[in-house]
Amino acid sequence: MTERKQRSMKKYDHNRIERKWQKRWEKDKLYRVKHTGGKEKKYILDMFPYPSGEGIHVGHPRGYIATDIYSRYLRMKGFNVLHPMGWDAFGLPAENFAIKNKIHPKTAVKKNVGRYRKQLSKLGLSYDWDREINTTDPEYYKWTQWIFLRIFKAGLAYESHEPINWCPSCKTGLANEDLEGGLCERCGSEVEQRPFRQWVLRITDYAEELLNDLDGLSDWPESVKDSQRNWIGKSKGSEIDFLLTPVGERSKTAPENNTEYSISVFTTRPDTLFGATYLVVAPEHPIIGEMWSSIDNKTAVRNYIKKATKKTELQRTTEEKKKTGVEVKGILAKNPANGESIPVWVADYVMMHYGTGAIMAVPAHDDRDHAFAKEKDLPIRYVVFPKRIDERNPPKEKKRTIERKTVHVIVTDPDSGKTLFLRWKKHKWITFVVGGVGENEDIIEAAKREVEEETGYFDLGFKKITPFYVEAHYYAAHKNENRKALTTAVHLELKSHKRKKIAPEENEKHEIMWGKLDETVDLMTCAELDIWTEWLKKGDNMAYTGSGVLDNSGEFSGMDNEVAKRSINNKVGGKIRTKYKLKDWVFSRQRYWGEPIPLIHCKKCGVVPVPEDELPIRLPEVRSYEPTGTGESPLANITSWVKTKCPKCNENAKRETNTMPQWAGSCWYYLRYIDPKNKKYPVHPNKEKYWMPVDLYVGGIEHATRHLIYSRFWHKFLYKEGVVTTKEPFKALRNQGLILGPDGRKMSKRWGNVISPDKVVNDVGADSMRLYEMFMGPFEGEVSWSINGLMGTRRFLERVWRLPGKVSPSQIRDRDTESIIHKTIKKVGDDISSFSFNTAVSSLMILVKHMDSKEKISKKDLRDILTLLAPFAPHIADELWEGLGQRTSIHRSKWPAYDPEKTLDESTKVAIQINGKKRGEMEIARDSSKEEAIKELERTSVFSKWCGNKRINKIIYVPNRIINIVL
RNA sequence: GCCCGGGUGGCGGAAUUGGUAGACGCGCACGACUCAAAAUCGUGUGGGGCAACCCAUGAGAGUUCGAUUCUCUCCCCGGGCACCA
Repeated sequence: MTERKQRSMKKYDHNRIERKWQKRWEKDKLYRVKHTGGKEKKYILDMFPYPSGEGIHVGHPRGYIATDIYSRYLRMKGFNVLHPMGWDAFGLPAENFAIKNKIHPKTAVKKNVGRYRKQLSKLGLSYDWDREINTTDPEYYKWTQWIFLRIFKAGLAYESHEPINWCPSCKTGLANEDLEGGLCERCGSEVEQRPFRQWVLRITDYAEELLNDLDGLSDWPESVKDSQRNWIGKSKGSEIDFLLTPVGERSKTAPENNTEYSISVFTTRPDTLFGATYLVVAPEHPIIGEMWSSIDNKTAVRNYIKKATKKTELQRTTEEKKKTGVEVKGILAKNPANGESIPVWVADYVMMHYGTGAIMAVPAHDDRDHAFAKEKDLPIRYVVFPKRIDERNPPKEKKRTIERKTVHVIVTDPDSGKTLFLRWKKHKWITFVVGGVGENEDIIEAAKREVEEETGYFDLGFKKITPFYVEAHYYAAHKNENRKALTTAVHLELKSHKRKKIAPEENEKHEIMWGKLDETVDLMTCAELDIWTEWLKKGDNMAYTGSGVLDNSGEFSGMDNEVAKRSINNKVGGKIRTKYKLKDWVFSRQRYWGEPIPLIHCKKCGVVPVPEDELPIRLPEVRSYEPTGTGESPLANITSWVKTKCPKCNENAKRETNTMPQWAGSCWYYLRYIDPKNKKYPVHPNKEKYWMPVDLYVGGIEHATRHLIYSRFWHKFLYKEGVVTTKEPFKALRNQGLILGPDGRKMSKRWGNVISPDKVVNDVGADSMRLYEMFMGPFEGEVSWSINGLMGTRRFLERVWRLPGKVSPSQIRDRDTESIIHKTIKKVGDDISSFSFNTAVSSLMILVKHMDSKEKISKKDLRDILTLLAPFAPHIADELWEGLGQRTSIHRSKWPAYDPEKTLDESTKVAIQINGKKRGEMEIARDSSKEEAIKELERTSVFSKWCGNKRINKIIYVPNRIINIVL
């Protein structure tokens, strides 16, 4: 036996092979990358992990495996690939872990990082470990502080004493983004609003840019961009001033209190101003205090405000949707549009932190105002009316338009649940009972009259009537004129089936039809139908929030509501404003384990930045670092550290003792990988220019609105500062899906379903695991771990392992092998590029199975197969590659080229369809013409069977796919 | 409530974007090897029917010679936001 044959007969010992190659790659520095000219660059980045105490489970490296395959592929395609890894280790989890285990966070992080690195390196990931970074390393956070100073100097960091989200358990302030449904995202505690001193970053200054530039990110998942848009929450509207006048008993007795105030409200619907029937202010609104002396019902107002402000944000938004509020008696507001006096209410459905903290309530056109008005029995006035154009019967130009009042009657039968329709004989229409309303006629009476006239039913009970009309436009052919119908709908109920005789001419026009509403809707001719169905569903509790035509709005009546937005705003002197849901970023934490904020508080000079050459401001070594809960960081107790001199006046001063949030370090780490050891710059400009932007960024979807907004924000700032040359940091983004436990649940200690990669690697090898994780399903989807599935990819590699035994030097490629190899080269390359790893693996399996079915294969065949496999299963590929006598690693070889001609077969199977149904197939030459195909077709038995003596209408031929005979 | 995704065999999933539905893997069944089992290899595998055929991509309609793919209505699942004026 030859040496090679002996080898191939050996068992596939993954442990030996993987250890061997990991060592060799490290020794050869195979994955080190340099900033070299000539080659085109690619920057492939993973979201770096937060090394927790638990180590990783098999779900974590899913993304790392994908980027590794992608990077290896690109290297083989001749790109210069930057593919680094590092650690995000500041922040609460590490600190809480340290407190719990009574060790110093620094020690804990060191230990956890060591464990993570070991676990990851066993997977054969091709990182350039010379570029490893750690956010807790002073050499790294020096530059985090440096960037903060730039932000501070640019006026984008400010101190705030406003109440912020405070987690009583973590004992620190939190940003809005750190909450999950009003709870602390880390520990689940209910968050309180506490007025502690905080540092806040003006991310809202960048709201517009952060929003607009999303449009340019064409290679980001739409869902992530949507979340960010939603989070930024831009809305355009007007700020309109209302005059508040004291009118109550008190103002009569004490006229010195008769001061008028003006209050500004924010609305996106200035077109509905004439429908504003009351005004609502948030419980925290300062106007209450300012006008306190004019208020008649002080006790009620005080009590309400007390109760409302005591509720947490969570209670206010989720506890009960039922709206509460109290009228502020003694004060009236003046509607600037019509001069009408309207009441003022205080209610907690209005939030102080959005808009102006006060709204004009338009119950007719806003769902929330509507609910409140119903609750408190406040007037509802409709001012925007839906407009519909009958598409089947549109108005004609140059015809006169006649306005009519009409009614649509929806009659239901409570016994059968069916609805009454008319089927029109001449036009084949189906409608409700419809008819005109006389000049002075009551609409409900008109409705009853029409039903009786047209159908004979007269024993009718009134259910409800639409509180608004629909303006419908159509052409009335019989009168040769256009109609503008102001239509109201009335809902009547049948009390009995008794009918009167109806006039014969009515009988000629249409017949009665009872049907289920939702089944009949599709057949109906009715321009107003969508409104009526919504109204029937919601009952008369309906605010109309859509567009339409104004009425009851003075000189604006008849105007389109979109046009009216501007006109009414101008009339009342409103200011066009843009509002965002995004809030400024609460950037300080009252905890130990974070980057110290490099500022100094001087009694004389105020807040003074630490001079750049004094960076980094190191975290002091301490024994006790537990949070204080007083709103002060534990650093405040370390007097030796706090005490310093003011850099400006050299007087005694104090250091800022708050630290930065966990997200700070990850805002710019992708820049540091490019130039990790630079002492002069965060990143050298030349290197930044070469490597940025990141070409592909892969990580979990959970970072959609935090890390990815924060880092875009910092990046945009650094762009303005001239530190970076791109407006956006990440060109393409992919999110890996979760890997669930074998039981279909999220992997967690609690369920005991955590699969450790260490064990998998030990049992079946990293190559099998890598292959399996890519094969198990689409990259972005959720999938359960399956041992059997894993064994399937292991069996596949064992099949590959046996292939060298079939290599025969004299063998040349046969035609179908040639074709399948070229097909696979194309497919695997395309699939890696599009992140369709599951189908890439599948095509490799098909190829290997094909080769395995052959008696002998050529050396070149095997070399090609191994090259295609190399990015997925790098260890076994290099081992077999070496076995073929190759001296340099397979990972330095080139990705094979394919010949498009050779990916095609000589003949193809074409399906024969009769009237679109498959009835058989035939094999014909590839790219046969229609004539050739038909000639072949006529010879088939399928043809004679189905088309023997029938007339053929048409033959549709799709080359290489189908031929369809239409009889 | 609003905004995104999704619904395909027993399971994970394919399907050249309107052209032979179910690739590949798991599972299952049968067979080979074995004293036997495991492992391995091979064959089969959407459902119904002896068969010709019929039925099948959440449900219903529509467009089309032809629909998993396009359009409308509805149902269900997952995710994000949520009294944001």
